[in-house]
Amino acid sequence: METIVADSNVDDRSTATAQIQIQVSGSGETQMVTLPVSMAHAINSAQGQQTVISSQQSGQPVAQDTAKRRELLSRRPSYRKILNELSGQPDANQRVKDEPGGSKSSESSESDSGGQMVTPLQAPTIAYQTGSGTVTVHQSPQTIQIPASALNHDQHVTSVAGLQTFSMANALAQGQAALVQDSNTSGNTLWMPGNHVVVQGGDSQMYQIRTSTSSNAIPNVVLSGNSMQSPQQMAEEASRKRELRLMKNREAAKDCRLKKKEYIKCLENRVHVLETQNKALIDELQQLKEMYCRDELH
DNA sequence: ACCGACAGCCGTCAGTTTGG
DNA sequence: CCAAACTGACGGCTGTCGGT
Repeated sequence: METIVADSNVDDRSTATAQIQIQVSGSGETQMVTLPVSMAHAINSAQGQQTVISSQQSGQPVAQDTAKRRELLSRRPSYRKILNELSGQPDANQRVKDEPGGSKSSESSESDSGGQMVTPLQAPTIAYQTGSGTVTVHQSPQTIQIPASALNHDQHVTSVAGLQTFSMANALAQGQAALVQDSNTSGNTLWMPGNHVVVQGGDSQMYQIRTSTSSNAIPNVVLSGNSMQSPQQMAEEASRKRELRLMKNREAAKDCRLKKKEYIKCLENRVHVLETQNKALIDELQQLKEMYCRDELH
């Protein structure tokens, strides 16, 4: 069995991938499988083979090799998709729609057959302090939504015509800062500390942030959503947008790494199962051979 | 104790894929 | 088509381990 490292220049040294050629018992058919280098090493050493680390293995020029590699990599479906396919589950995003309280992140467990069983976690609910007490916030997979009805109970809110619900882009713990986004007017986002409440007055396009603990409802910040902005406001807006983007990307990167880990774990399970099956088939073949030899002698 | 190698995790950027 | 989501790549930081 030959092992060719398809990409030795990848992140997280331990997660470098290698392509290994597997011969299917019986049929003689071969298959290329992409595995982490560490796993390829393990398999090869078990087979008494050496792992060949070479990007020039194919004899192609490096640039061409890189382009080809890029093409291969770019065509690979996302870990989410792969895992969904392996586990026979509907698309995670679809599941989110079907199950309002469902969670999409890192919810899988190992299956018994090397596949991946994805078991949904209980959607967390977060107690959020408002001026009138605690509002329970239900966290959807990607956002946290504060029900408008709950906000209406805030005694500080006097004019809430057309009050919308807001989505928070990160998990909100009491006392932490939260990024708040109006789910109905995309792009209007702002930071607020965890002990503040954001409200919006219907058609005024004005946000008000109020302290949740103070009984004297003094707005801390009033942000305007209209288009009359000074250069400084525009710069602040750009900065806010950048912060939002970075924060979302940070979360996405974490999510992606979790998915990658699950994917690798899933492949490791698969390797384990296939090795076991292969061993069983070899044993069976051996027994049949022995039986055949015995019969031949008689 | 110090040093270097290594592994793991994280944030960020840039490019790609996906879903509406 | 476009915005959002996803992911490879890169660099930085930290902890562990073995050698000196």
